[in-house]
Amino acid sequence: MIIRLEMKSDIPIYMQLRNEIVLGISKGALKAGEPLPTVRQMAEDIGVNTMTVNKAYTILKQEGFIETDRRRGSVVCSPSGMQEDFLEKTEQELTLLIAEASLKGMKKEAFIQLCEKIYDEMGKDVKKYFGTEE
Amino acid sequence: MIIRLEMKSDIPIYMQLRNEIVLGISKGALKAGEPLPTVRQMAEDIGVNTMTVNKAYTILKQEGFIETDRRRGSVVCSPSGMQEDFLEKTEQELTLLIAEASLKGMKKEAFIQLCEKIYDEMGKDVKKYFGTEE
DNA sequence: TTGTTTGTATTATAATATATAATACAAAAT
DNA sequence: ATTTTGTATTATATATTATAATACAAACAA
Repeated sequence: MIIRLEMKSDIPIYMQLRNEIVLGISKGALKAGEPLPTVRQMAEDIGVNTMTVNKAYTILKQEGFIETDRRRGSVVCSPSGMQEDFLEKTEQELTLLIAEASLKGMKKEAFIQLCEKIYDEMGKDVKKYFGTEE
Repeated sequence: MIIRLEMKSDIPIYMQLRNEIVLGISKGALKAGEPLPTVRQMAEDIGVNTMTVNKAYTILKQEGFIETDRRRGSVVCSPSGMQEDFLEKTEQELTLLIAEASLKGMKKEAFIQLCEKIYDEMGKDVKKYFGTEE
């Protein structure tokens, strides 16, 4: 799986890594039950410290995207429903995003069309994660 | 205008303030041409340093949401189209948000319904900003 | 058993980001 | 002249981020 990191970004590396893995799962690069690279391997691959990787993995675990299997390392979690606090966070971030977009003149229809495009491109891959397809 | 700040948040104060002002404009609490509180007044109101407020104002200026009028201080900008880099940023953040939501089982229809709800609640207020209404 | 690999914890260090404090300045108003 | 505006400067303190070098227990493989 390819991890793109922007060292000059104002987003911390551990958060960029966390985001890339979430996107990786959604793109089907990582399926449920599949192991992630070990913290040491990942650290070596992307050229950062092991604790930086561990921080990303810890967040992903806390969010329910991965879990640690002592035998196999870190593996992608089976799908689970959305927790209340996660929904709240999503709604809050979406509200800010829509505020920005609408102030810049983006109409509701255009925004929804963009959402649909993103959802559709993701669709077939997310199905792999859920085991609905293939 | 009411500014809600969470001192324990991992989001820096200046960014929270920037977000609150964007939301404030979208809610119609601030209309185009209307002046914001001065950096000193705002700093006193919310109990932070003037430079922290200045940092938020600087970002908003850079994003084209406000502009500085030497006579009247900082005023809300007239609407302007979306720049390419801003659209890219929006699309990227939206992609991450949709990835998270879809992995948590949120279907496209539910997500779009949420977008519509947020847009509709914002709608009448954003019109004030654009001068389409009232 | 003996090694190895796993995530995790610890300790120390450095660099950067964030926030405050106390001033100061130029520009434009009254 | 004086005030008010955003902005700049300097110094300081704290928090966050990232690295380095180890160490540990748990679970595996030999």
